[in-house]
Amino acid sequence: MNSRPGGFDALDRQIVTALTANARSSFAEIGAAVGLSATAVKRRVDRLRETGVITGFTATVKPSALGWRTEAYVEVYCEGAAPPRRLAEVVRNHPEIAAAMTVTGGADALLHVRARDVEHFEEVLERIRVEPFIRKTVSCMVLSHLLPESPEAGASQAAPQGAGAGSPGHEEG
Amino acid sequence: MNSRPGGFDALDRQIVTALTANARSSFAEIGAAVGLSATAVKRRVDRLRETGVITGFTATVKPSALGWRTEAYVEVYCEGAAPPRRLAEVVRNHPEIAAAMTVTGGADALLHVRARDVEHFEEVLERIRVEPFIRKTVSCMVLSHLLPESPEAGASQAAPQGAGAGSPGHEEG
DNA sequence: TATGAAAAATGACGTCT
DNA sequence: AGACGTCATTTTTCATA
Repeated sequence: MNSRPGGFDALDRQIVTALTANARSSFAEIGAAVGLSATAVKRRVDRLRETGVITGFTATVKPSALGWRTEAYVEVYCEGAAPPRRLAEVVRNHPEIAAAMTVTGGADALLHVRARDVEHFEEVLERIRVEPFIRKTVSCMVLSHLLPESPEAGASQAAPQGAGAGSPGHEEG
Repeated sequence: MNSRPGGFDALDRQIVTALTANARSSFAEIGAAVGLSATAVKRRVDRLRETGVITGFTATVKPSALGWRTEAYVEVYCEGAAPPRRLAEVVRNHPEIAAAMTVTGGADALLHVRARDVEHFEEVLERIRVEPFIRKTVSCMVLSHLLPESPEAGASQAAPQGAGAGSPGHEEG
């Protein structure tokens, strides 16, 4: 029923660009920029959302303001062949994992982890390494960002909340 | 300029959470959710933007819908000490770089690159490696995602063209 | 917190191709 | 049929108090 599943023309692209730059601009503003009426822009935006091109609108937040000040990338090495299915399941159980993907190279998967602080990160790491099929992990902490940060989810729940859920009772060098 | 301790309370956190979930929700809607009037919410949002907690609003787009189907992480090794300032400058000149940060470990920086296809990625890589202070790069291509993808911007500008529209020139002018 | 004017969003209807 | 534009109505924003 939806015409062409790939019908994505230059106008749509301009609209997406405008909304990516500022998700709160009005349809009239966008229309002025791309040469359409506000109504026409709205119709296209509605369609772009229905067809899944635009998946949502979010505020970009300085994560440190939310109390998430520690970030790392973790290479995961599995025993034998990496079972993506199983890995995906594990990954979903840890809200601190903002992104996870299988990759080429020595490692089987790469995780993007956000935590409140180093202790919290250590706890996440320990939780992950409990999985029997994970042979080893190699972490690389993010020191500073060279580009303005995009959301990358993960911090959506936003509750620094002191040490409540954070401090594990056990530590390890 | 950092969020003053105490200048960011539970209400602010709820507001930020709401805006992260949907950047286009009205102040009244947010107010209903957090227990404030629309006016009060607006004042807080204005302040959150002024203080840099909220850095902007953007549309989240499914990159594959835009025709960006290749993704990789690139470790950058620099000559001598890595000059973050210089690196940041370089990074900003390549729209395909969705994220970039300095990291611990052997590499000096980690880049998150999005490209249309492998050829486009190779071209980006060559562009980056032209920089004299970059000694070597180690890439790791993303094979598949284990979590629903988050925005991570990057596709904001360029035009991938040809996500499947078939015949161009029709549409309108 | 409330009020009211201005701006935006939304839906209906008509035109063009 | 599909896509656009104009207009009317409702909702939201925003500067008053």
